[in-house]
Amino acid sequence: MLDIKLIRSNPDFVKEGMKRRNKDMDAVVDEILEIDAKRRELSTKNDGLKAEQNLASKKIPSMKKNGEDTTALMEEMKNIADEIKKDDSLISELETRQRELVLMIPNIPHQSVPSGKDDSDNIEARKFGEPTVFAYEPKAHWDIGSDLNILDPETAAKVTGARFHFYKGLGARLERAVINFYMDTHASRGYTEILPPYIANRTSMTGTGQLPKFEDDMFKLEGLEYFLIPTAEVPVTNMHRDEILSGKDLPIKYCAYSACFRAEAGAAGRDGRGLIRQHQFNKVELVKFVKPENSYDELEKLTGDAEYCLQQLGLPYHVVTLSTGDLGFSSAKTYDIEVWMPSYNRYVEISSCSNFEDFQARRASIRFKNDTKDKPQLVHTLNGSGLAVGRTVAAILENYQNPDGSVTVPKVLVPYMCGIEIIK
RNA sequence: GGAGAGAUGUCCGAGUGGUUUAAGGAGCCAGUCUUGAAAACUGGUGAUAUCGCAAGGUACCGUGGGUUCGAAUCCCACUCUCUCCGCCA
Repeated sequence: MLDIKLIRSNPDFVKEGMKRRNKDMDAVVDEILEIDAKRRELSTKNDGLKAEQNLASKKIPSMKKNGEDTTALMEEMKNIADEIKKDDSLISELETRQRELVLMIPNIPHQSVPSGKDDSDNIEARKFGEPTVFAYEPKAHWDIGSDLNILDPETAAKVTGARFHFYKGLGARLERAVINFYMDTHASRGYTEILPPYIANRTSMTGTGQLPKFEDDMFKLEGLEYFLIPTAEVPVTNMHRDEILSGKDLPIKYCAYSACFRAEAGAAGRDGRGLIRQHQFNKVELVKFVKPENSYDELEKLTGDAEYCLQQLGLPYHVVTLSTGDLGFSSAKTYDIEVWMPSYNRYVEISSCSNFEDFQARRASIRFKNDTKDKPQLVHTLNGSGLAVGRTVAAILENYQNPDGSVTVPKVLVPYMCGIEIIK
């Protein structure tokens, strides 16, 4: 959510920011300004009436004590009370509408974000390793998975439906090994380990920006205002919702493993096979709460922390800076880390690291004070996958496959695989 | 799932329709005293949002409604916490 004061004082800057995202929101901004002016005028008037009412409430008891007649005053106050009630409901209507409109406006891209129309304008920031070269036609991970009998989407389709997987045997162990490797790595590098609830309420989902806009992409629990989380970002960021943190505790850094649930509405047919696009997948998420002046340094560090895991695994990847046309709704700047996927013959997103600046913090009211005497100010929030686990397993199976159909376990994972070095 | 109790400022806690502009205490800040500290004493101090150049106004006693000239207080609904019972990994 953008600051209403920014919209009020610098509407052109907001409009320009939206145009960089290829969105014309001039009409929305103008309507917000109009409603805001009306709302404030009405509110000032109504506050005056309330002041009058409060004064009368103080006078009436002493008048009664002195035996004076209060019926005239009470009659007058009744009218004022009616007017206050009318104004209050009008004001709250305006507030609701204003908030609705403000929530429609995405974050303003940071000036360092390249302008562009879509993902084709993303810019490669750096590259690690080279695409894996095979002397033979490499197999896709879903074929490897079925040949080794470690991935079983067919049974999952029977038990649940499309876009679910059973992992079996060493496949299940590999998934678990990756989770543990990621969590141990981040925990040993300064992140506090979190295991969050997988269900969040509507307020939390709104706080991090999944709602109201993306309700169709979420799984909602029947008859409840509860949602399956699409990412651990939701519960972990909301841990500090409506809190005022102490400046000396910042930056706060969490790493959280969770299963993630996405309805993938509108993705029919895309990435139909394998582990790339599932309704339920595992992910380790990194979340940071930082002071505004550090947030862009922290974004570089967070991206680096996610990259470190891929380096340890020896998987080729590159990092791209998302252009304004590909930037997520709440983000001011995002790096995507993409891992080399031989079956796709291209890099595939395995992490998305974003600085939301104060956009989420304002929605969720997450603030800090350096000193108890200071005015609280909004923190900046960041998060990034560290990393997507299912896609990691897919990348391992494909990049580490051998001509005989077996898969070599990356060295760092061998201890997590109880010493197993090859899956065959 | 059943029964009961509760939610008040940074914390504890009083308050069941109008001298409550939320008592009192703790904490915090300043001062007195002291070689210094503690203690004691004196004074100050809720947090936040919003409107205003300012003075100041308004809102906020779990949340949302309602009654009333006036609600922390009465009514309705909801959420959460605690205790006991039942069930359960």
